[in-house]
Amino acid sequence: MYSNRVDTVERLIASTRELLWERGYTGTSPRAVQQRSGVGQGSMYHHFAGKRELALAAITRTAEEMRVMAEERLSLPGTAAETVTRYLRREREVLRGCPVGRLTQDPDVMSDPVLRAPVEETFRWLSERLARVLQEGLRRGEFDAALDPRATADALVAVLQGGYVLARAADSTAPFDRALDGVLGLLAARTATAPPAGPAAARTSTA
Amino acid sequence: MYSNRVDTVERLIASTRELLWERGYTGTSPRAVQQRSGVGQGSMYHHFAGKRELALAAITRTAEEMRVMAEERLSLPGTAAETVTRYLRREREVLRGCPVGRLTQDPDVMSDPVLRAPVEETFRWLSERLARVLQEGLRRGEFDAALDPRATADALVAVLQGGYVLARAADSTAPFDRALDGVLGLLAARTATAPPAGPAAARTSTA
DNA sequence: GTCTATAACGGGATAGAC
DNA sequence: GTCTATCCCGTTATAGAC
Repeated sequence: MYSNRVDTVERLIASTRELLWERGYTGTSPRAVQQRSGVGQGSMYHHFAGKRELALAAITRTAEEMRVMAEERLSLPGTAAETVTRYLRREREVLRGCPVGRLTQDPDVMSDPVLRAPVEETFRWLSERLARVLQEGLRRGEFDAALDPRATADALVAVLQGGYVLARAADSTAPFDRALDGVLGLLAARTATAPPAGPAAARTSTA
Repeated sequence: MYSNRVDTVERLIASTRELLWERGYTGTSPRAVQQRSGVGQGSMYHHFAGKRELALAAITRTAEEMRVMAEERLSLPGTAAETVTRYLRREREVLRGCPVGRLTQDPDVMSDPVLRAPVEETFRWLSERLARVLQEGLRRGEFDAALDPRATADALVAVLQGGYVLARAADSTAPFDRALDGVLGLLAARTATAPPAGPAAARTSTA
């Protein structure tokens, strides 16, 4: 049956994605993929030329899913600050880290233009997408006009990726959550709707 | 001679540190360490029980150095914003990533309490150290009183770690630099000495 | 399509000679 | 202290039978 073939291929891809996420490219062996998927050796090599092709399918799929999930949150109505907050605070398996960002640490992935491409594209897309959200907010007067949408977008993506690192180092989601609180707190101080009651504002009003 | 023994051990540690940085724990073999260091097999196993002990020495050394380098920047005089900026913008080999943060992605390191400890401690120390710098700034009235030192400190560390990820994904230091510009821009808007000329301030002054 | 056999090679170490 | 030999196992396939 045709569906059996699809199932086999899908199981291989799913297992490879998991292993790539957990152990990276170097730490993932074809044998481990076979065992986790329950697909035999001959079958695996029938459907995929080898480890590289398997990884390519897995990485491509993971990158696609990531973009879909991000776009779902980023295209909802709301102010830019709300949209950005909704995206950053979405459900995440923090201690597992980011399945795309993880690949960044794999020299064998990054040195291969084909394997690398989906990783590069994912972050480029996300950075630009967030910058557009901020740019729109800026246009609607939601932020202090001095805010740099591109730099701020990159800072937000970086906090996310770095938050995973801190969480894994501490074996706790706490630093991840605090890091998000941190940037979002800083961002809130630049929104027009929630002016900070700081020394700057105080001095200005009493001038 | 005694110095020969020290040299051999030092060369092994140095090579292991490089390989751990480039390829991670899983991707680093004792054989590769021997080749890079020019130390023979028997010699290596005479000085270190195995891969794990070698890695422990390397990781410990890297963590120590990292703290020393951070403290050098963080203990210099200046406002909190200046100090934080000095630390974030110090010379870095951005595309190589962070040698400590990298280990966070290695399941064999993170699942071993002994190997993991230096990683955990380094980030805990850095986070607390930066929080203290911000706290001091706050006490001196350099920031809007609503700023959360701990959350902001974690956000700063996260931007650094995430900046490396973005840089490696893009194979360019540009996103790293932009991410730093981004957070520092946000932070600057909360300093008392450089009030933002945004809508919030404008509305307050014309009220 | 899937299975088993085989193979060249590297990983990670131990043993004992020198 | 350092060297070479040896070992067992996993990696990453390929070959050919079924």
